[in-house]
Amino acid sequence: MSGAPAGGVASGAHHDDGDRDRGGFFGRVYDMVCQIPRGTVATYGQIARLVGEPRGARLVGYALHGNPQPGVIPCHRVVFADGSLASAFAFGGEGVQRELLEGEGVAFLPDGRVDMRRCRWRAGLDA
DNA sequence: AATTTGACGCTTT
DNA sequence: AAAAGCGCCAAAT
Repeated sequence: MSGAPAGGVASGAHHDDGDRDRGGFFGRVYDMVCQIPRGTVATYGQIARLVGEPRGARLVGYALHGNPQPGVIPCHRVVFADGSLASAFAFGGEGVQRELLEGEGVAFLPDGRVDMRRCRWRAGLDA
């Protein structure tokens, strides 16, 4: 493969501006969150585990906060381990997340928490 | 290269 | 039962 490697644009290590950090930890999280089926929710710790970081629950939240593609990543389907929702949802309000989930068919408990017993996404068991 | 920052999670008070 | 503190790990500055 010596087909004009020198001066090739492909190897250009100049300011790559096209792709974002895909292959990093965050990119994996975004992709995983996109796999959450509608009407189901996952916890930050669960996503962290799925991406290979059982202790990185915080990182997941951090990554979602930096949600690079609002509207594309269903971050509203990610909730706390106990089923409660994040305190500051970045899409307009706190109650918004709950309405979004309810609109998808997610069951809520009288305590205001998501019924994890029924709505917790089971990776691999779905489909 | 070091420091700071967080949509968390779990144990303890 | 509810509240507070500590731990954790990667990315941005």
